[in-house]
Formats: sequence, structure tokens, C-alpha cells
Amino acid sequence: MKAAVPITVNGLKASCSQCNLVELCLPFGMSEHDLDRLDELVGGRRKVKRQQSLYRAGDIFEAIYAIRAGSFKTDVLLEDGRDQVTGFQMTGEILGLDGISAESHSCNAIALEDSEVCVIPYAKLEELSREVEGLQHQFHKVMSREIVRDHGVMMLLGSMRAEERLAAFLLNLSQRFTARGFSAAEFHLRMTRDEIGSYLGLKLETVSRAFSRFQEDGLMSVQQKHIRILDAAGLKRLLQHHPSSR
Amino acid sequence: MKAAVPITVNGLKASCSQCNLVELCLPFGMSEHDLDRLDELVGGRRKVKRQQSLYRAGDIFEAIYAIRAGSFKTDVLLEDGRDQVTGFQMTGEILGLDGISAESHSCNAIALEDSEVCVIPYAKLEELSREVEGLQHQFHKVMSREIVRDHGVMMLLGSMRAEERLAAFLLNLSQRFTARGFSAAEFHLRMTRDEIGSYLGLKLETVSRAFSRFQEDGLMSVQQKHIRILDAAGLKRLLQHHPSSR
DNA sequence: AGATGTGGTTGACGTGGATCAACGGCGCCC
DNA sequence: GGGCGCCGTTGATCCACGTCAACCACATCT
Repeated sequence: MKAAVPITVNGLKASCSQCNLVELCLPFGMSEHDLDRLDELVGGRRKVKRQQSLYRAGDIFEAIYAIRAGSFKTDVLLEDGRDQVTGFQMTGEILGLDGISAESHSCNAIALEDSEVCVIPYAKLEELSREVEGLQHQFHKVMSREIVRDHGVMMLLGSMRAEERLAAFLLNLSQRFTARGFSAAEFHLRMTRDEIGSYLGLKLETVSRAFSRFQEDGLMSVQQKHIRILDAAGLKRLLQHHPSSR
Repeated sequence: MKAAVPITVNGLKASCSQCNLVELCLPFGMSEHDLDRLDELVGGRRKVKRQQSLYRAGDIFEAIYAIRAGSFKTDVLLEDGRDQVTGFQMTGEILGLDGISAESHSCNAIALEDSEVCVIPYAKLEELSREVEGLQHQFHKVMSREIVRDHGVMMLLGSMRAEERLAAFLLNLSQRFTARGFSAAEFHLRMTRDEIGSYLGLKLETVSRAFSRFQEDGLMSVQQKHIRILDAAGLKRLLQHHPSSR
């Protein structure tokens, strides 16, 4: 439990070289030597309470953010009120890359739980990555990874059926929890059925039914947001088959 | 009409500063001074015939490409044979950004017509963008724009109905043709109904029916791949309404 | 403990788009 | 110039998912 602290930039000097998330975050793969130079990179930290936004669509773009603790969703809105969750982000992942192109953000980033981010002023990032080759390279990789990830989601939305989508989603979560040292099989969903549905292009009832189906089939146990995967291989098998390979 | 030339890197010295696509391509927004430095950037040109690939998923990543003439599609494949078109690219647009993250390409880039690209060796791009601030900034914007574009497609795939998807697609094409000095209303589709369907997460029959519907409703005239938009405002109106705002 | 609200589950029913099938237009190539 | 193959159109039918509605589980507040 953390003490209650107002949601502001705080003066605490953040240091990438000291951070235990270095293996997951922007500096991944950088040399010790280059890493030392990053101490000037992080402008500060910022806490964001559950349901509050780190930035909103239209905000001018000044910084990107590395998640230090907690998790977020990003979503985009259409004029007519429809919205779509474009991603869920966890510790070590980078938020805000969408803002570079238009110098203003194009989506909302909202905390799914009380969270904390490192603020990386973009001007400083560009400046430093002109000097530190490793940083430049890693930053490009992070952006490219985001593009590849989005292609995966497009694949999912464009050509998978409901249960396949949910299976792919859960396996992806599981793998990301594993990378963070948590159990691959048992975890707590931070988002609602509605948010999962929005991300997967499904209605919340369909998501709920797919969960029930997986449970009936012995693939997993589901109690509200608490998930335990019992048969990961079975879930993977769901993805290998054509939708209607009659 | 160009003379037939074998599909190889040719020795022709490409020059961004002389290129009439500069307003659309990577150097967009760069100063005259910075632009001069780009002459070392482009490694050469490469012609790609219709249906041939510029690169394939799994190829090691060495360069990104700027389309000088023609157009491409990119697609990703699932193990089970399903595939999904992730984008259509036209002159001035950049291909290959997906390759940076894993140092190998994650999708196929296939020419929709006989095309030509500028080859931009990635190592050289990183090197030069450490020296030329304008280039660094523009490159980041191009990557970010790709991310924003992908979010738009996710929105489309996740929350629009068939006719809305096609309308959005056509309006997007129209706008990109306009930016290239072509007619906003009348153009030639370079891709098949099947490819459009794959991109939009629909079957080719559904795409065909939506075209027929638009024609019946007087929104456009369609003759095979030749499209004329008669009522752009009507198409836009299709996008403003909820799917089932009963 | 009871009231209230948010999120999740489940059932009954409707529908948009997939599937299956037949056919038409057009270019290409022997 | 006739046959072949690809692409596109259209109709009939089916089904996965959406919609609508009722109900339940929990958390929070008083």
C-alpha cells in the first residue's frame, strides 16, 4: 500500500539504470555505458489514479510515458459516440507514441488501477537519441513493435471468430504476465468485460459467453476477474483451426 | 510509359531534393538545407512488377522503402493459412517499418501494379538522422502516423458495419488521391474485391453488395474497378450514424 | 442490515454478413 | 476466334453474434 499522494509530477529523481523494469522498458538491450546517460532522460514521475486519464485525445503532445506501476487502456472516440479500446498496457510498456505525428494525442490513456508512470519529455528523448545510438535504436524498435502489435490486432479483428479472439487475448496477457515474473496461468483481469469486448470488437455478452464456454470445456476457471488457465495448449489449439473448416 | 527494365537495384543516383514527391514522402517538412544532406540517404531504386513482392515475412530487415511509382499492399499470414491485408500504400508512402522491431519483416509487401521504390538502407537512415535533426523528427512522425492509421483501422474493424467500412475506405482513398493531384471523385482501384474485403474484415461478396448498394443509392457509379463518387457528403453521412440507432 | 449501483451471467430472439452456388464479363493465350 | 481462368455480381440460405431483458454477485454507503 502506498501513501496517498496527490496526482502530480513529483520531484523524485528517476533513474533508468536503477530501475528493475529495465529488461522490459525502453532501455532494454542497451549497454551499461549508454544506460548511465539515461539518467537525464526521465523528467519525473506521475501518479494516475484508477479511471483517471494520463492524457486525452487532443492534448498537445510533449512527452511519452513508461509505465512504472499499474496498467492502462488506450481508446479512440468517433464523433458519433462510438469508441474502441486500442490497447491495454502494463508495466514497462510505453504510452503516447500516437502523439508524435500530429503533435497532439489521438487517443485517451486511462489508468485501469492506481498507477505510476515515468515522464519522458519528447524533446529530450530526440536530443539524447541523437547522441546515444543505443537509445535511438531501442526507441525505433519500440515504435516498430507497436506497429507489429497493431497488425496482429487487425488480423484478430478481421479474421477471427469470437472465441478465437478471446483465446488470443488471454494467451497474450498470459505471456506478458510471464515476462513480468507473474504466473502464466493465474491472473487478475484489470479491465471489465465491456472493455475486453471493445478491444476485441465484440459485445460484452459475447465475451461473457466465451468465458463461460471456456470454463465448461475445462480450458480455464473463471471467477469474475480472476482467471486460471487450466489448458493453455487447448487454448492455442483454438487458434490453429479455420473458422469453418467444414 | 517506361521502358522495360529488369527488376534489380539500379545505379541511378536517387535524389530527394530533386524528387517531386518530396511533399508526400519522408522529407516532408524538412528545410532546404537539411534536404541537401539526404542525397546520401537513398541507396538506389528498385522496380517491382505487379504481383511480385518487395519483401516477405521472415526476410531479414535491412532497408525501408519509399514508393516512387505504383502501389502496394501489405499482408500478414496466420499458420493456418488465413491472411489479412493490413494496408494499401501509394506513392510517397513508406514501407518496411514493421521490420525494425525484430530485425526481420513481419509481413509481405506485394506490388498491386508495376512499381518502383527508393531503397533506404536502415543503418544509413539511423546514422543520418543522428546528424540531421529534421530527418530524425520526420522519421518519427512517419512511424507515429502509421500507428495512428492502424488505430483507425482497428476502430473500423471493431465497430463499423460493412457499408460504413467501405465508405470510410473509399473516402480515405479519395483523400489520398487528392493529395497526389488526382481527382477526388474518379479513380481506379488497384486492388480486387477480395483484397478490399480482407483489409476491411469482410468477404468479397459483401464488398460487392455494398458497392451495388452505393450505386443504387446514387452515391457513386461503379464499373468493375472504375469508381466515380457522386455524393461524397452522402458517403460521409453514412459514417456519422450509430450502427443500430433504432 | 438494508439500499444502491456497477459489473457479470444467462436466456430468447433477431439480423447482418458468411456461405454456397450459379452465372456473367473480360482479358489472355494457344 | 474459341476456350480458359480470374474477377465480379447476385440470389438463397444459414448461423454467429448482437440485441433486449431479467437476474445475480459484490462493493460501497448509510
